[in-house]
Amino acid sequence: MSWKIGEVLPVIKQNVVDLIPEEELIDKLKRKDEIIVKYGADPSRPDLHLGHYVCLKKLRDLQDIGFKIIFIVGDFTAMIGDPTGRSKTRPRLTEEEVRENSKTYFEQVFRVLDREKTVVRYNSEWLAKLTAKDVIEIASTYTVARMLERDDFAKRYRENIPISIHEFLYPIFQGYDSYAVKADIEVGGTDQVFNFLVAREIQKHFGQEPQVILTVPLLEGTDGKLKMSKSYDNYIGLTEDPKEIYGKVMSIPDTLILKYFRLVLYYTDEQLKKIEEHIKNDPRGAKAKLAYEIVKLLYSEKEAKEAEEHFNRVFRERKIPENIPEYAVPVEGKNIIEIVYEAGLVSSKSEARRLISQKAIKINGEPVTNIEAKVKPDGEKIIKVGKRKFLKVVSKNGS
RNA sequence: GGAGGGGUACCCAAGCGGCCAAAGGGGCCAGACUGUAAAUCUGGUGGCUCAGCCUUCGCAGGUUCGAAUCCUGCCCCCUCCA
Repeated sequence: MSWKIGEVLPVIKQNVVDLIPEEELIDKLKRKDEIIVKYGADPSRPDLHLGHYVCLKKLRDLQDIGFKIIFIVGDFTAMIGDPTGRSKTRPRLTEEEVRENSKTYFEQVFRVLDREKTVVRYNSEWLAKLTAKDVIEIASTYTVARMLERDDFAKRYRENIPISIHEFLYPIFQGYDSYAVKADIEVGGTDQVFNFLVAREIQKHFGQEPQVILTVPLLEGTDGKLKMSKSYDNYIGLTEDPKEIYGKVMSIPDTLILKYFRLVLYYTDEQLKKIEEHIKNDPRGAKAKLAYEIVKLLYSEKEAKEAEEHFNRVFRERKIPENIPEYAVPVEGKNIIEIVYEAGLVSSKSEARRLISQKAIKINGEPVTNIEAKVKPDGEKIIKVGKRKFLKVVSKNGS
């Protein structure tokens, strides 16, 4: 196979921040029939979100060009915990946790990648076999001073926040992964540049041609400030309920709308111009379109429509949604606090009391004022907690 | 190994014998408002059989009528010296 550089390069470079160094990539394309692309995933967080999607989409592009994608599950390195961007040492995972987490992983990954064309490897395959002697050799390729160039390490060191020795091993082992799979290209978020550069050193140390680094932008989460991450609780999960996805997209700040269109939906510059115009005239409408398109991307047109209708109904028109979970109450009635607590709408009974005092719990639109209030399953009764939680009261014996 | 500083709620951080379920900020939740789960304003934010009670200030003991605050031991972190 030979590559038509003029055709392939623009695809590779779309939505990419760094391509280091581009000349090496062109050189590889000229010389090599098989281009190996490495992507490493940390199974400590099995729920993938839109931030991962940006990366996976890039991998899919490369896969479609004909590059070979090697998907590395960092089951071994997960026991260290990636210190990237962290202000404190991560808790290390046990082997069982890692195994458990990787299970749910692929179902999500292969919504984007072609399962048939993706090679999956676990880095314990080679890392677990290393001897202490091997580790010393690998570790000797990098110095403490260079490790401390990494801005998160530098920051922690400057601020007297602990850094464990094993955290220095993370970039090194990740680099060794690149050597183990003979990576030509490694793809990841911009926060991975340091690790990817270490990999180049390690490959060179072992006499291998260094990989080319390709980074995609980090997507800010729903808070609009921090990168999307489960630990910041600002993420939109790929397998979340369509209604949740739609709602979460609607909650991003307006300033992020355009970026989402570009990075998640891959809109062209021309299309983006139109969106820009749309945002100016009707920001809410532009965001609604974004939410719709993202649900459509992850599910289908049908779910997107349903999610949109649900959102408009519940939040714009303030009506009750169509499908509400039911809760059975005995005919003699039951205390309102117990109902919302047992139905899982609040995390404690104290919280329920607080919400009642804030007029946040309503029955058929009427705020509950009495803590002692009993709810009987007569007639149509809908309990609403806050803005988005609903419960339909039904009789315990079924009626 | 020596000397000093420190561990407080989801996070940061005050408090240093009773008025401490613990200031302040962030986050989160709610109410009002609206363009929406945006922005802004206001309130709330350990639990419970809730005018009271129970559990929480690194862990385990102790002093005291009373401890986040004082004492002892242990664990952990940081700085400087070696």
